[in-house]
Amino acid sequence: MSKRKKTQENTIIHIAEALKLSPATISRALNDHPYVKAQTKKDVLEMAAQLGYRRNLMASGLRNNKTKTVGLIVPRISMFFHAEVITTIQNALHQQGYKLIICQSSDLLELEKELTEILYASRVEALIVACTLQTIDFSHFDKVIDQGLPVIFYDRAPLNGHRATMVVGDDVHGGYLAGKHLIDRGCKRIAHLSGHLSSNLYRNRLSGFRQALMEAGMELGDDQVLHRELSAEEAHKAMEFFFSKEVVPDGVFLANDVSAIAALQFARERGIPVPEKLKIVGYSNDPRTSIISPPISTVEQFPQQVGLRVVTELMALLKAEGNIPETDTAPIVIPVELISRASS
Amino acid sequence: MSKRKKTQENTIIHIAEALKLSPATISRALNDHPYVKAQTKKDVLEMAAQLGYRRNLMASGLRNNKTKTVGLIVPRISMFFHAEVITTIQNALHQQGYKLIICQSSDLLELEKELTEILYASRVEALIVACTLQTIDFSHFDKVIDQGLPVIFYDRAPLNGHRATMVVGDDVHGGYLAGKHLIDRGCKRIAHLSGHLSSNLYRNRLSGFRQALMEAGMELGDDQVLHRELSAEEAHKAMEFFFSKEVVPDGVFLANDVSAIAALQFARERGIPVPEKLKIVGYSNDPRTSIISPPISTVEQFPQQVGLRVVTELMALLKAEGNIPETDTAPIVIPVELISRASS
DNA sequence: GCAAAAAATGAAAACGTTTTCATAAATAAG
DNA sequence: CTTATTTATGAAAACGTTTTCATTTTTTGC
Repeated sequence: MSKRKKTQENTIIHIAEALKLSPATISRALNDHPYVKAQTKKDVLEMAAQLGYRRNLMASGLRNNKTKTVGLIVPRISMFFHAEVITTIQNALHQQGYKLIICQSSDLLELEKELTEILYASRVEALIVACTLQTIDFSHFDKVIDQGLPVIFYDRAPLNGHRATMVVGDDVHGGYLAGKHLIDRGCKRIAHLSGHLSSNLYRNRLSGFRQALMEAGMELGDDQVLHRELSAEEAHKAMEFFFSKEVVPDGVFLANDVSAIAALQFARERGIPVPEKLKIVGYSNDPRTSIISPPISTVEQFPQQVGLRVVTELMALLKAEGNIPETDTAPIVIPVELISRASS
Repeated sequence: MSKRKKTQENTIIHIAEALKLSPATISRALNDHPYVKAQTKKDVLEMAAQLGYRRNLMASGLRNNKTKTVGLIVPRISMFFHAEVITTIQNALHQQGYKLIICQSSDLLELEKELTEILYASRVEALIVACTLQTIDFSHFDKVIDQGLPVIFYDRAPLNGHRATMVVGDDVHGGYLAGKHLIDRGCKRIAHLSGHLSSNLYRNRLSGFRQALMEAGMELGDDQVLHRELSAEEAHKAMEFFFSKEVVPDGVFLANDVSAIAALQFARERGIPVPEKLKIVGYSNDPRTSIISPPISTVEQFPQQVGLRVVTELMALLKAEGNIPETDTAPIVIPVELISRASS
């Protein structure tokens, strides 16, 4: 390993010396300040390029108290929906000159609290959060909001409104579409595996689903709905429950795709033909739903649109400079669409 | 929206005033400098906590010319293997007080070049790269390495060695395992869908695969190997090609899981029973391989281990402070394992 | 051609931390 | 009890940028 050292950086002062101008003028030129002659700007830009000048973000950040960094807390980035949202957010923020620090809570409340603290301490200028499924109490976010940190929730958001901006999918309509679809396909008895109602996602999906059934004059009995952690194992057990009854369902709406896949596997094991004897609808349009056989109908949530909207809102908040809302605001709702496939 | 402003931050100077000490001592206490009395340290820490002090990273970064930020360029974060690696890297770096900026090249060479420039300009202290499949010329990385920026490649890396550190899976052995496994299962004629040989991944997987066949005294004819972009569409076409021949294969090794899935779907369409008439092995242990029916045998690459090793190497490089290696170094190889499933 | 206004530039302070150098206090050696 | 040594603290400069205020230069209106 050689001892070659990093080349010495050129600063604004070097440009100033080279052009016999003051650092102040250079700074203004680089920031496209109106009070600097067009020719001067041109000279400065040229010289900057020639010297390979890179603005020192630490210096400018220190001066105007900006980190140009946004924090993001997400259950896990490997979930397809989140990966897409994050990608979009990342790209959009980059265009605006912002960096994104991505943290994963692994759906653990305690870790989410800790990460909130850490990101706050890291001086992110805003926080984007898809919270854990156990997050009912939002006081750890209230704390940083009180300190003037803008927070935006997406996907998983506080149930009863919040001062923070929220960008969510239209889960009510998604649930409705799923229900309506199964009814249209001739299902007479539809079961629903939902998550815990502490989450806005599952509460809303259930509510839309229920409405679809009501409109069709169908009952939704207590034994037709289960609330479980939406893992493959739990979904399998839930299916066992539904099929342990006198009257078994001919359609099932699962509140996420992991459990829809598990439901399909359950049907395979039991030799229940899908879609002939059992129709299945999932939620999120996970890529796996399209490669399994039969491919599973599901609800598309348009993650890119969610991401873009989050960034739009974020930029607006950042412009508002620490003026935090006092009152709760209504969530911003992104439309969803049902994707009909062979499972129904 | 109220006009509530951010609360004014406490600085090292406020602590100094509160304790009637100098800012210098406070700084030293906070950095656990040996030349400060234990009692003083304790007082400072307490007062810092009491005042809710947060170190200003821009100020300290400016002073000692550190950003505590690492850049990462990856084809896309939604690929399972990469998502896992990134997660691990992110967590490990966080523990070391480093931030991670994640950028996606979408497997586009031009974008990769641009991102390299941008991250360099953003003053990241190091760069972690899984390059695009078209990256043959590494001069855009050489440029920043020459500037003293440590670069670590993982997974996809320069073919012929490089000054930069490389952490790669044992693709040769992975290919060998896949070939051996198919032979052990009784395959007599095994086809291989590979990517372009410009990538270390596919070159090595092919080489290991070929070795397994050789050891078994089997030929690998030219019409048994195709080099294609490993998308579902191309894989499908490749399978059509293999099955358009007089002698059709009874086993196929696909160099990634996307194409293995496509191969399975091809077999379904043609009514070729898997694994009876055709055995399939993929690569990467994508979660989809385990839910498709039959589940597909594949090669596990242990993304967490790759990620951890990357961070270990990275920290070592950062300690070395811009002393960049003059000579090429051998890649660090992470072992792989074959996962045997019903497709073979 | 001159005053007034506008445009362009410069000087210097400030952001919050770290660190060098100097100095003071405490301890050890004689 | 000195003197030398170690330990602990402080003063001040430095990091590179931005911005306020002051000043100079240019333009405009008459």
